[in-house]
Amino acid sequence: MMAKKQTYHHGDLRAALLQVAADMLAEGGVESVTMRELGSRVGVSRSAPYRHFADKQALLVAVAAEGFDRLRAQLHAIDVPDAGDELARFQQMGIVYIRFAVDHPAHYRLMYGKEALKRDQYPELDAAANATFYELVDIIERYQASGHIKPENAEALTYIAWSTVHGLAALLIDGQMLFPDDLEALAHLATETLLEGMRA
Amino acid sequence: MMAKKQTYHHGDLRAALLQVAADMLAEGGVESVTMRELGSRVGVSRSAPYRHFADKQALLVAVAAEGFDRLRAQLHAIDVPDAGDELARFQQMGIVYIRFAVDHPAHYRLMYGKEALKRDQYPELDAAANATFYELVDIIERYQASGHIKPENAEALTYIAWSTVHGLAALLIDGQMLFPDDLEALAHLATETLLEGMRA
DNA sequence: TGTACATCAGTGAACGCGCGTTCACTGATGTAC
DNA sequence: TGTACATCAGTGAACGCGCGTTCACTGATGTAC
Repeated sequence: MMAKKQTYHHGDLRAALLQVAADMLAEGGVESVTMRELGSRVGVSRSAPYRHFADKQALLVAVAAEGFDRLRAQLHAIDVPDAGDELARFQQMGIVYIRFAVDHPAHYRLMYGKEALKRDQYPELDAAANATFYELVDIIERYQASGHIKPENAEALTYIAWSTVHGLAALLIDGQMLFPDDLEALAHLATETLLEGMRA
Repeated sequence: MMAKKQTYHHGDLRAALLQVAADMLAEGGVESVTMRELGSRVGVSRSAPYRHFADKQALLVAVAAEGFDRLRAQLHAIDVPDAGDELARFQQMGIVYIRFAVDHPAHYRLMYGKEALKRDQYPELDAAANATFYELVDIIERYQASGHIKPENAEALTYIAWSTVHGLAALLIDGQMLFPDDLEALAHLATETLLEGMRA
């Protein structure tokens, strides 16, 4: 373990707080994230976090926003063998999305839970969420633009595809649904089925 | 207002507690449900609820179970003009499900939130949830049995249909998605699209 | 380069609150004889 | 039908806890001259 230099000033406490808060979230859910424990885990006093976040809610909102940023980056980085294969991209989107939720269930719940209802009060969160949703919609629209879908189904496709992927993620992480034997195969079948029915 | 007879014994305190807890849930979300407020709203001492529920978690679990019971009853009561029209029943299922979520968002979140993870500890909740899911699966299987679906798609249909309907409900009540102009039309299109792609 | 000073990022003790829950109790009810 | 008694469903005061947050403070840093 590297010896961190012990300075009175932390250096980048804000980033460290976000990191540790995300760790706590992963370990014990949102209820286990307390400002007191957060401070002490980072090795700082209880009140230090308040130099960087107005209150606990602001911290949670920042953590949620950071989650959206990570998900957006993963969606944006999707690469498919054949760059023009918008169907493959579409399918990959579903897989990436669900993997994110399954890998970070508490973080995902935070992003879509009641903190999300405060988007109008927190422009930072709103922007991060919008950027992520834009990424989703962009992939869906690229598929539409490739001409395989009846134009009158375009809006419905967005609703349905997003709902399906979010619903599957939510049911899996809440333990209501057994993990499918083969997530990739299910994702492929789901997209093919859905798109088959809308084919132009 | 009818004068309730004021007896020392309440009569049916358990039912009253569940009712009022559901009201509080609807008004202020799960965080607004406290044992103290619950007692005083029902007009009873703080400790009285503990005669009927071991602790707060047991109360919340009972409220969640009751939500499943209500949803199951609504699903079971679905009636379609032509009794043999399994497609219509299938579509109506989606609508009933989403309406329930939109009408009782906090209750719905409780049912599918982390309380749900305690199903193994609470047989009553587990039974209520299973009975509801059985109702869903039953409707899906009736459609399958009517012979319109390729048999190898049967399992996937269950996953996808349930995910779509749950995801749409969740995104709507969490304010991430705008309410569609016409929920019925969307439900019809979604089911038709999905089923079209699986048609035998 | 050295010094005075403003500013910033921490400290740590404490406050106050609301909560879930307990406990000894008391009033009401049902039942055996 | 009346009475003794066990049982049950309430009371209300109190406990203790963990939490978010505040506040006066102090050490470190950067900057003007």
